[in-house]
Amino acid sequence: MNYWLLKSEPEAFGIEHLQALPGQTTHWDGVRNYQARNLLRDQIKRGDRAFFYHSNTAMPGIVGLVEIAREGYPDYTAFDPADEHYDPKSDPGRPSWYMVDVKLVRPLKRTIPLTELKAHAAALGDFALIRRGNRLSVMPVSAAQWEYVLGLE
DNA sequence: GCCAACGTTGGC
DNA sequence: GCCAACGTTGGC
Repeated sequence: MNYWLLKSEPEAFGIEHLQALPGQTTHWDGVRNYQARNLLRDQIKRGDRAFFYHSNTAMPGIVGLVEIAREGYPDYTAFDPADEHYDPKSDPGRPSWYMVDVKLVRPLKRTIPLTELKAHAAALGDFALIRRGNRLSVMPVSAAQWEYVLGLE
């Protein structure tokens, strides 16, 4: 099993939205970055776990745990002209963009803020989230980092 | 709202 | 293929 971190702006889709869904499961659509796409399409497997991270908000940080419920498949929102993530260059016969399904495992008891993760940078090692200038919305987390962060909860 | 960092686009 | 201009991300 591998571990990941998935970013979302809570105003657009936060953990509260996921909690309210039937089955607490949804498709993780709208990723429009090739590096993140490659992870969604090729690396992330059913049963993997991921941190749910809130970005672009008053207190950015890790707010919950999710499980990958379905492996990479074409992000159909790219084919829909009415969708805000529409991409006319993505051809259904050869999709540019992929998504996975995620299921809520549980919210964390508290948000683990980015500031706190940064304070533990030495113990976390090379953690993608706190690398300078990082903007990836899907990123890998090592097993050791996963355990360490859970220990902060 | 500011701005640094990064990705993408397009002229050449 | 280079690189300047532009758009986006996201912390602060």
